[in-house]
Amino acid sequence: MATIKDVAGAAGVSVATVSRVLNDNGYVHEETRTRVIAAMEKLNYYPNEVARSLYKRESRLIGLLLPDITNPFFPQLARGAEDELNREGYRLIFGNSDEELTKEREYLQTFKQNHVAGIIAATNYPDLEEYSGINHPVVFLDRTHEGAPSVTSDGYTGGKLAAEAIIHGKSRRITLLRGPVHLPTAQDRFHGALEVLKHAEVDFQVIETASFSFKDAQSMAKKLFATYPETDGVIASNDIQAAAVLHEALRRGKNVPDDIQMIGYDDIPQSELLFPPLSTIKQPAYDMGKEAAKLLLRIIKKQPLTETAIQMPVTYIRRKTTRKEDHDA
Amino acid sequence: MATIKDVAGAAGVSVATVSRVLNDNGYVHEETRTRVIAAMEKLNYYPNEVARSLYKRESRLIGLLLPDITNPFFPQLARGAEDELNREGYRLIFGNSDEELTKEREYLQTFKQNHVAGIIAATNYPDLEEYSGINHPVVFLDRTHEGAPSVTSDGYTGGKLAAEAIIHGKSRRITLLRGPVHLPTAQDRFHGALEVLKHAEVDFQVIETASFSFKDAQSMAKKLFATYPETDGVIASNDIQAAAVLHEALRRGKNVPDDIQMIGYDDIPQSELLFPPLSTIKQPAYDMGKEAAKLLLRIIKKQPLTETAIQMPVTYIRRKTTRKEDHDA
DNA sequence: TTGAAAGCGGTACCAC
DNA sequence: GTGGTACCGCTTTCAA
Repeated sequence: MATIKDVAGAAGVSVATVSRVLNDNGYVHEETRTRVIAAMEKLNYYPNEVARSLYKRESRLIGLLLPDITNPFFPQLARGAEDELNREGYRLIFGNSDEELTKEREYLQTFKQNHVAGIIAATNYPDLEEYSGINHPVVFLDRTHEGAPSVTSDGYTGGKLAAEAIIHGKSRRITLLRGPVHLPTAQDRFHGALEVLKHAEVDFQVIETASFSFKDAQSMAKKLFATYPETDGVIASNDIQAAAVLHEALRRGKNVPDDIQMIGYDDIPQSELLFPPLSTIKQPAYDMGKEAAKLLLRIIKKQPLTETAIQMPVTYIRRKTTRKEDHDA
Repeated sequence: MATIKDVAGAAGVSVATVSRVLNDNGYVHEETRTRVIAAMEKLNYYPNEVARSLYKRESRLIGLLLPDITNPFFPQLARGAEDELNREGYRLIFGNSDEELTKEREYLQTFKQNHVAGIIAATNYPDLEEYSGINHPVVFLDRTHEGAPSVTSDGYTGGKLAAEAIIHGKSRRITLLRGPVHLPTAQDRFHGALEVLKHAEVDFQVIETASFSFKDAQSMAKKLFATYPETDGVIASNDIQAAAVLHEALRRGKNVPDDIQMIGYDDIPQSELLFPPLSTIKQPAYDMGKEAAKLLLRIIKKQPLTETAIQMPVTYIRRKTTRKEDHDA
């Protein structure tokens, strides 16, 4: 691996000059520049990022903290962030926290130790002192924290849209699944849906659900139909849950959406693979990742910020598990 | 951020001594050690990884190159690798190549510039000179390259298992989907299945498929049923494809698996969410990632290698799109 | 058992 | 325009 010294030697100049052409700052004679560039190419030189980071006290690395990349909602977020960051030459150090405090702390620690330029955190612990006491820019993703920069989507409206879709499709005995109580995102959509149901002329009941895992959702679905066999509409807390409910409904020989409607939340890529394809509320995951990256980049470059808490719109995706909107309703 | 100098000052020793207790090498008096440790704690000191990497010419970072984290097969691989690497204190720099040469080169470049300790590459271009001319350890994942270290799964056997499952379930007019010709993994399973079909007393035909995308798979599925309406068994090249075929079959009012069987490949997490749950050949993705990490770690530590091209077993997962094996067959 | 000092590969200030 | 050099924070000889 050639170093800046090798290049300087080959070009017959000092390292300072090489550094100048490298960073394109300061004066350097056109002819010298040519010689230096030739030397760089001949030696196949590229600068050592580690040395750079040491001096600058800042690397071209961004820390990305996710709960679990294995959860189908997150790859999109990651992709969106990565694509945007790459355009500016930043790379990702990436970690899954599993929502465990210890892991989260460990990752934050290594992010700092590697002098990341910034952090994007989809965390459940935004109030950790590690965040407040940090001197790296942080953007929260899919979570908010007081005045801190963040990118989220409008869960309350999303919940309302979901409930409205089910009601317009004329379900009259609706089951609303409340997601994990400790997840603000789940509670936002829950409250949005609740609000609509309360003011509609329908029967409805709420089922508490502890987790988003498919396994738990499966047993929950069984219980749902056992307890409320007359349910003709289900508002799920996310798409995985909706899939489990869909499963159980089909297994029981129900016709979807004629006998029972259901709607998910998130619009993970798999939702359209289900049969029938799942109606759902789409969070623009890829764009959320992208926006978070953009926001972070602006903060890193100390550009003026117009808005610091970005909320993205959600949309109702009607596929085949809800009935056509009935305008006479 | 406290530096080693601050600690040295606070403990009344030189930086050399602090370094010694930090790395637990060389002689240091028990009492001195205690003093130094106390100082580190008081100052909340943790070493600057960048400075370390510069001197050592090696960081605690591992480059992970994936085609696309958004493809549901890869998050598992990533997770497996990460979990294993973490146990040894390594972190991941992570990039999606989209199977584009340029992106792949760019990532490899930054991996080197950041002095990664090693690279795990799920690449389609293992013969790139960037790999042969590299002085970082590389483990290929889901791909092989001559004698290079790699972790794959046994695709040929997988293909055979898939075909056998369909045949044992008594399909007699089988359609075999050939995956993208440029993907060795897809061709392995294809040839395995082909081998079995050739020696069985069944009718079968092959359909070429250009990509793994759901959209392409959808139109392919329509064509399949239009061209071969009498097909009573489909061997897909992966689960996404199988999902598309399943969709189309159900849309046409076919009963699965009574009228037609189908089997996928990979066992992505979503396959059991389908209705009916998809029978498939499982690649142990998480374990493959884990093995790749283990292998890489061994290479990094210059430990003796027993095997350098690890092939993991695949298994037939019978769910509801294949019929019970018929032992009279 | 400890410290001084030379690097690791860059950047940027200051002189010339 | 260009070069000399101190410095980023750490590790590792070498000498004491």
